[in-house]
Amino acid sequence: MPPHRARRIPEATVARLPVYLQILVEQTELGVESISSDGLAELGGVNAAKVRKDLSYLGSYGTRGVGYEVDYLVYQIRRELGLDHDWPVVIVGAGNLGQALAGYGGFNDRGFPVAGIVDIDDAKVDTLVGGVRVRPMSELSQIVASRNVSIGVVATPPASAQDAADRLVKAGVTSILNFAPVLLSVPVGVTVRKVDMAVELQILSYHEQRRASAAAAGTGGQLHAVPDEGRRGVSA
Amino acid sequence: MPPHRARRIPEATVARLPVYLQILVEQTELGVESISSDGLAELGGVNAAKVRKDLSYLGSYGTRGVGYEVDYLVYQIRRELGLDHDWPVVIVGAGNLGQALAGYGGFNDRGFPVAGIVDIDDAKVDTLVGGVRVRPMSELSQIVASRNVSIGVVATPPASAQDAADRLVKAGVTSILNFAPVLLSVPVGVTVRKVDMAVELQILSYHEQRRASAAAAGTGGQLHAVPDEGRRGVSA
DNA sequence: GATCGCATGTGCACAGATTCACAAGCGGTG
DNA sequence: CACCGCTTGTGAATCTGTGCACATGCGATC
Repeated sequence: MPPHRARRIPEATVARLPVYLQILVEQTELGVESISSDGLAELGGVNAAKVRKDLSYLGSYGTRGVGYEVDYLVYQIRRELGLDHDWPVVIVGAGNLGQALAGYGGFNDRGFPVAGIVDIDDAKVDTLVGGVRVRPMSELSQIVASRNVSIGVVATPPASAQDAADRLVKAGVTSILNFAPVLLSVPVGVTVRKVDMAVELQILSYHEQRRASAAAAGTGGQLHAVPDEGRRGVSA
Repeated sequence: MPPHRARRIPEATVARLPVYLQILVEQTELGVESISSDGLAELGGVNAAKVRKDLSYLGSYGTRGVGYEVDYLVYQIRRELGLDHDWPVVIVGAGNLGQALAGYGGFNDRGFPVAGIVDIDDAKVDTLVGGVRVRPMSELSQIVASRNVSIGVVATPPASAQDAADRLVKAGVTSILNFAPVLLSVPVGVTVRKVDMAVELQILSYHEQRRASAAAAGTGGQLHAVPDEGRRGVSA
């Protein structure tokens, strides 16, 4: 077993590691072999101390006076995130969003090949989206079992989302990415993350609204606290 | 001016208000007229005290011993989030994702009509997606100006995302929802939110990974800290 | 091999968010 | 009109995350 397994990494850090990873991979492709916490912070739009603290949870993989070796860091982050192998995903719902997700190369490229896409509507079955043929809902379990899928994506209308989640769980999936604007109820031991685009827009709306009423109130000066860099707005 | 404007609402609360709003609107449709912090907490998957504190930032709109009047709360949250009027959005990029977003009814339904979708690739111009005709990039400014758009959505490949953002800003947009996996650099005063689906999957991967290695290490018992309810997993 | 510059790793103080626990106060009941 | 049950609203304690500031230690240079 590796030196110190089982250290718990703060959620906030876990959420940033993929971002660092992305940047590091890009740097590798640009031929960069070494990077400092400052450099990484700049590219990631965060504070350098935060980068160092985040990376320190993985272990002491930097060299004082020098920086981090990009390749090695990529390897370590990948290992920590469990990205040293692919995680096939199954998509439930072949509507607009499901189709876009299946067709979106970004999944495949980043280690999440689409093992299958299923829909409860037989009219959609057998149509081809993003190189994957839509299968009937009845084949869900079989897809999960045969391709060893542990991550499911819910891309159904809100009303069917809970049903989709139930079927995924029954089929053996233990992590769910939910795009439907509803709270999924799942057994303990199953991880759910929710992405709700309307919520994101509403948060932006709040900031717009605020800006507008501040302007109306005649606030002459700075509309927002000035962040680190010159060019960079509120990241709300 | 209303009683106490200009109170600052914590970001964490702002991110939850849309969720409460969604639930409250559903409850209205079910004919529910009054709801307690407990009830709302249950439906939203959060702690009741948090609900009360969140709502208290809006003002004292509840009735002790009774709860909150659903209609009135909807009205207040809408007002606070700036959802008392529509916010037309413009989408840059008519690829898979852009098309799905344009076709996704959820935007329109929730106060964010698609004012236009533009693409830099002339081959895509004039095709019809989700009832909206794709326009050339050159018309971006005109769309923003004429429809009074302040929110832009970046749905381009990563390499073009910064360019898209620059054009949006130049056209007068002050909030951007970015789906490209890159850090956008924008002037101070422009708000950016990033949604990266691969990042979400990678976070799930981390939890899967953890589960797997915990199991391998022979952890007999509970895999995760038990959350509030029986049925409900890690919400990571 | 001693010295110096530089970037990491971390102790510490601060800020923000969450949760507890309870006083305040509304509405119904006798 | 006094009492009681119930739920809000909020002070205070706690937990989590952030960022500063500096000691630590590596590598290059002389």
